[in-house]
Amino acid sequence: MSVKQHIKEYKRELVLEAAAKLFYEKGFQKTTIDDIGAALGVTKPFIYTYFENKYAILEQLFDQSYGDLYVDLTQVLNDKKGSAKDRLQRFVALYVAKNIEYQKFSAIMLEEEKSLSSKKIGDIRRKQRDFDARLARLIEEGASNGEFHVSDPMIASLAISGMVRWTHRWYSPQGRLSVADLTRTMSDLALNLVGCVRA
Amino acid sequence: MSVKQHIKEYKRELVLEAAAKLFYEKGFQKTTIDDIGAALGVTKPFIYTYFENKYAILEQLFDQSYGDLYVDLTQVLNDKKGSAKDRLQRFVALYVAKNIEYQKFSAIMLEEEKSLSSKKIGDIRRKQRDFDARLARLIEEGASNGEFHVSDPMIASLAISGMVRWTHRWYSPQGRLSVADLTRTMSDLALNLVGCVRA
DNA sequence: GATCCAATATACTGGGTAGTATATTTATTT
DNA sequence: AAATAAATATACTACCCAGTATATTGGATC
Repeated sequence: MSVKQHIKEYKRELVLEAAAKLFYEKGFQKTTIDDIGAALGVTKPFIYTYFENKYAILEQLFDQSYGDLYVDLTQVLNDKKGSAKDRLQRFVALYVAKNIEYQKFSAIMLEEEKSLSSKKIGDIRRKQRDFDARLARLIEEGASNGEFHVSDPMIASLAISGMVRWTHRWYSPQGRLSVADLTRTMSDLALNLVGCVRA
Repeated sequence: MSVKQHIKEYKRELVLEAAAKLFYEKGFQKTTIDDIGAALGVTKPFIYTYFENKYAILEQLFDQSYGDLYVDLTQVLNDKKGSAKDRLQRFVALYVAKNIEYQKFSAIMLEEEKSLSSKKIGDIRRKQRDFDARLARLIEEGASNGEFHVSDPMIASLAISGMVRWTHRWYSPQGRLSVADLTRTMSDLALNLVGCVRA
């Protein structure tokens, strides 16, 4: 890739970053293209050279966030090495860490789903369901080999997703807990939740 | 109250109901006053006789939803009768049931918070924190008398809130589970989560 | 340093929507 | 049933903002 292309790519990233910050703070609908421009000391046509329209910015943000948040996680879920307990623990720890690291994006994905096209909403929900189903399978595995004691692995999966995804709403890096504290505590709670026999 | 006043009150309710449905389906910003009117077979000035502006509708919806969802729950939390286990079980069951019963409102409260004034956001968050703290106290009580085994009651409280509040996103009354099934399963999971010694 | 091209700004348009002033219908009172 | 009052519709205004056509600037090439 040429230097010029790199620079173009970089500017595009800057737009995305500024947009994410504003979408997080004020919401997608209340954020104007002028706002995004102002945040970068730039005007509207600048934005429109990198994105076809306002909606395209949001869509790219979702795609990127989904990648950042879920690709590694799915890998952990698919990895068949180790006990179900170890895998669940690792999974939840990573899930929490990612949710905190990408806090802004987690929030946007949660709160701005309705701003997407119905096609995109469908895509996202389908991926989400698939993801939840994989987690359920891991829990089921642990249940069938006696590591976990849980009556409904799917509900347990959704409960864990809920408790993890909620963290972005209350966790503050300035608070009494480090991210490491949080990931440890949350993965312990998840193991409790699935009735894991503890050491 | 006179018949006239009753009717006025009732019409106001109808506006709120139609608005809630639309806010749930399309979001607050994308819903126009004309949309709400059309849903009721009525025009804009009708709406404006009952609400000062669009924002007032949302605000009232939040106030009402908060009441419907949290007043009873706070009572259960404050009730000191019975073991911590029993109280937590009852609490979670009711919390889940309410979240399902008021699904639309739960969703709106979660997704449209940014559409509120910052004053109102502050109010809501304060109440929410208070609520979470009360739940944490119940968990702490159970931990100190040996019913529960949990290292950080506040985090456990937030985890439970998260797993419950997420239900509105995936539970469908048309699915394989009745509300009763769900409340039972979820309250069991919550007891697991706090490390409750089981029978 | 003149020419050209790309990047970005200025200035504009059009559509949509919140809110309102005025007209009309419907109900109430006498 | 005429007069009055209340409820609601029609028709309008004003503003905001996404998106664009045109102008300008600044850097690359000769």
